Amino acid sequence: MRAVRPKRGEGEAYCYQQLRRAVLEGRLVPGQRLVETELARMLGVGRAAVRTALARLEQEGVVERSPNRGARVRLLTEEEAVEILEARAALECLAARHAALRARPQDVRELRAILREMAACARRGDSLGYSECNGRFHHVLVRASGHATAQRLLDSLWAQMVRYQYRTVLAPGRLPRSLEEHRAIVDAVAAKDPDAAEARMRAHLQAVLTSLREVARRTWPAAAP
Amino acid sequence: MRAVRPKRGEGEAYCYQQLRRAVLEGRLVPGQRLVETELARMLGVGRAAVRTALARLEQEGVVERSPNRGARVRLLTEEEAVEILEARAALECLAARHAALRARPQDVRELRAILREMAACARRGDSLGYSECNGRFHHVLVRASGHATAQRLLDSLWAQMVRYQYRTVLAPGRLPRSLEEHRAIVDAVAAKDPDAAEARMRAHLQAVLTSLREVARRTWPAAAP
DNA sequence: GTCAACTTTGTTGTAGACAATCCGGCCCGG
DNA sequence: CCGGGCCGGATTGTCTACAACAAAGTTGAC
Repeated sequence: MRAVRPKRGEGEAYCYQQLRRAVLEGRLVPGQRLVETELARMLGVGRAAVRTALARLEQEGVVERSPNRGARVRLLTEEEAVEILEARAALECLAARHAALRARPQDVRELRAILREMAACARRGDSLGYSECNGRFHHVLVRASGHATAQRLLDSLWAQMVRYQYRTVLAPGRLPRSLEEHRAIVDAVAAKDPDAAEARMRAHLQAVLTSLREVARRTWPAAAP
Repeated sequence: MRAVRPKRGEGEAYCYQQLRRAVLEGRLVPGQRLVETELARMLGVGRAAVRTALARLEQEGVVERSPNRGARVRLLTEEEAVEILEARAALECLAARHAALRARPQDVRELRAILREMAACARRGDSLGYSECNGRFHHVLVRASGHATAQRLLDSLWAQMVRYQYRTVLAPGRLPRSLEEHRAIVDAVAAKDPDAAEARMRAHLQAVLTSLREVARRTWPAAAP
């Protein structure tokens, strides 16, 4: 599972990253118990490092902990997923605006490269690959914005959302439109037009949100406590 | 400093809240070193509890830690303060929209009560009291929105901003206009008009942002590394 | 006098041990 | 058959001790 035992002073950060990745990649599924001793043994570190890492993940919203009862991977209700997507939308609009103002040519090139990859995935019907590109796209765009605060918040929101990400993209017929929306955003950024970038990002995430609500309504016709 | 020693299982949460409050109330100033042993003795808990609390505060952006060198209260540059305010604006607009849709009558009453307090502070020139009310106002509004995700993110942003909050409100001549902006927001919420609520919140925070930039430019004519 | 290497001091990072607490199964009376 | 109390295993919360490390101070040679 691990390559080398982390050096002194890196144990906690190592645990944090490994656990985070494990959740993002679906190796730790929502609801799953996270036993400190077990994780410590797996990662080759002490319980203290695991403990503080879990505390950070809790603060980030990836993990849930209750006193004396340990930690589990947080399980989202549909409402929470919608909320997170709404917050993401608000922040990514901000990021898109800044990206239009501050993106360097190489950022735009990278975005266009990802667009080409997305198009290729779309052609061969590879939804999973498309979803992965989609993640990279948004990540690169936010990074290009140079807005460290938005990036930090969005990273944490993204980490909570992954499980739902796949569903939304799989909504039937949305794939080509999604691709077009992404292209429009890049064009606005390349044209250094902050208003258009923000507006198009808003439109895009609005569509994703609608799609998520649709899929959710279809999946759980009348659930959510 | 403390009332009772926290019971088993509450140590970490207790530390977290106490340290957070200490930073928010200015008893721990930015840049100040946070020595684990010392805090543990002060709070009457073990070092482990302090340690995990510091990890959470780091994740929240309130403190900074570097390996083997301990933690300090995070010190913001002007640019970071602007970024945080921008993120706050994006999220509070979302919250204002939701508040307009979901606020209960008692929430509106509470907001109007705070408005009256603010007006009183403004009349007697009590900037500090006004600033405190301002904080309560935004907190209550966000709570009324029922948007747990936005609330969580905004709480953390707020915790990072406090040191700058006072300055912005002290900008000369802004106090009456600020009051009017708040009143306009409450009116929109009371009228259940989400578009107006969002727009007015945006206008308000835009004004605050401009004011912050102005004050910052005046204070450090050409600083910020 | 200056600079480098060494020592000292204070603090953090980690390991191990132990008690408190929770969860499950179990027994027993109704 | 069912509910309440009791016990055992598992897991967490906390404490103590100690090694690793950083920063400041000290020594000594040039």
